[in-house]
Amino acid sequence: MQIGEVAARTELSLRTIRHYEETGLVVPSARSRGGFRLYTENDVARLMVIRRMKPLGFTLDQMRDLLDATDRLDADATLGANEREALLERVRTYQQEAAEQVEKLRVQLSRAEDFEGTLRARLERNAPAARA
Amino acid sequence: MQIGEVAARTELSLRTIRHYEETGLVVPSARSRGGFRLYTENDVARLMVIRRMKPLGFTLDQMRDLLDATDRLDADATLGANEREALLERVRTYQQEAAEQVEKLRVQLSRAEDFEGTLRARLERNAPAARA
DNA sequence: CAGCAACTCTACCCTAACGTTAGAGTAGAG
DNA sequence: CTCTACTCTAACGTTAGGGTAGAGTTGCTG
Repeated sequence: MQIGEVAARTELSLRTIRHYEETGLVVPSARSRGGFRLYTENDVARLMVIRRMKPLGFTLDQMRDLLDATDRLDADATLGANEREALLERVRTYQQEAAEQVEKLRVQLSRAEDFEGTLRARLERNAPAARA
Repeated sequence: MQIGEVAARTELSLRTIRHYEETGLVVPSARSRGGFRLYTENDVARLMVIRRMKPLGFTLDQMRDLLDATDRLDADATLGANEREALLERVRTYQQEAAEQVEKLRVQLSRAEDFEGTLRARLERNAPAARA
């Protein structure tokens, strides 16, 4: 399918999808004779995975690296044991970083809640009818 | 106090603090004869407020705008009633945006937790004997 | 077939919020 | 005065795209 439909289905912008190709994150499986990008269901699935990863704050490079590792683990058949272990180690590293990111998000959320509460308190204190 | 101590206390980088001056967000109250930035406790407090605002995803311009509004509300004495109401309205708008952003952060956190769990599950499933 | 609307292409410049040097000056203890 | 730690300005780099221009492509319709 063409890029427009992909954008609609993934809720990503055309620019974003093209950018993901520029950085090698999701390269369309084919091009039309005229040069239009053509995506498969598989490509779309990959974009969806990326969309779910975005909140974790990984860079595009890191996502590419991680996707590459899991892809190769899934195409497991011909992998040597130590190659497999190396890939798993990479995934482990990302898993740990993800856990750290989750912690950061928790801190951020509590700071944000705190700030929102402060603002609300100020508004209540300064409310037109209830000036103390 | 000098910028280094401010950085230590706020956990912001020197560059960030200088950047906040460049954009007029927090201008140091004084400079030494030699040109070093000198910050007061008040300046530090302002930086702390900003740090809490950061997760809310406001731009520096918006933060400056909001801080400006609350500052003027705090120096309340000479404010006309409609000017005061206009300022409060501005704060109200930001408070609503903050509340929305808090919601988004909650969603992001739960997605992040979810993804981290998925990665962990994969590792456990693929673990040779390395699982402790 | 030509015409047309809708879609897509590449190329390039722009942005926010800093990071990262480089090279030079300042503070203040000894 | 010297030394070390700290700080200064200036300016280019980065990330993840946004926006625009000008040109080409697709597929339908008459």
